[in-house]
Amino acid sequence: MRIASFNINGIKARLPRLLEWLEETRPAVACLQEIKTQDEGFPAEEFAKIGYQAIWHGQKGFNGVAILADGVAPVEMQRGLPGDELDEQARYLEADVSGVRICNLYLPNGNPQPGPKFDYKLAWMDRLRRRCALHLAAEIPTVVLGDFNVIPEDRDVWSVSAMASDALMQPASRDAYARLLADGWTDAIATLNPRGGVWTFWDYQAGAWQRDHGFRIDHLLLSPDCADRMVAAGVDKAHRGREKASDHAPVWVELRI
DNA sequence: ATGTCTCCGAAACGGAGA
Repeated sequence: MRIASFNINGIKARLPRLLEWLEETRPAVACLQEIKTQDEGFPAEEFAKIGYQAIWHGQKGFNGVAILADGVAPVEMQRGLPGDELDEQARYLEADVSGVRICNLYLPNGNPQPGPKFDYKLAWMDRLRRRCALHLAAEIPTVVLGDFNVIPEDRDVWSVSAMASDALMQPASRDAYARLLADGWTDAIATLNPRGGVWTFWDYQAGAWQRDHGFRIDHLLLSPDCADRMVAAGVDKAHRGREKASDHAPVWVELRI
């Protein structure tokens, strides 16, 4: 069972590339971030035509997440991250698919830091940790995945100095990510690539893709039972190099059923 | 290299966000 995550940077602009990726790689579950559309604009029929059922949580212009499943309907368990009634940003969607709890997230970027956006990011990470801890306590087979906007370690970025002041690799961001992992989650790609050097994002600017100036911010976290069932994990890097590509590449993990 | 891409509103571009 392959479970994937893809920050598509606009579902309207990306639809042909997204459908192409789904048909070529055929993940059982595909979690999308930055759909950047209201609920009414979500192209559910286009996915139905190729056999995927979907749930989505949209927002005008920004953010927005969706969960697609091959041949089955995702059973929605949570819409929006709990813990702040005033937070209206569409960044979290949770569903059960074939006995696995899928927690799809688009974590706040947090730039510029310091500032209110960075404070929001750290508060959001605290709320995420609390939500995820419920699943661990209940021993629900769970995958927490998406665009975390956190570069976990120096080995996860092409240049530490170039990114030193960025919210994505501040000590506070990294500490919050490390605390989450320490609760019992396994970072799939990090576990299989302990020496680092794996990127999931390349900026559109300054020839970052051509120079391989990237970093790893899209993550797949596995509960203990899912970690035991991990067969492989990786990045669909070639899709970043296509025409009209997203600035992120898809990431995926394969679990033994 | 203030470099690029996507969205929106009202517009044939500029601002915001990343």
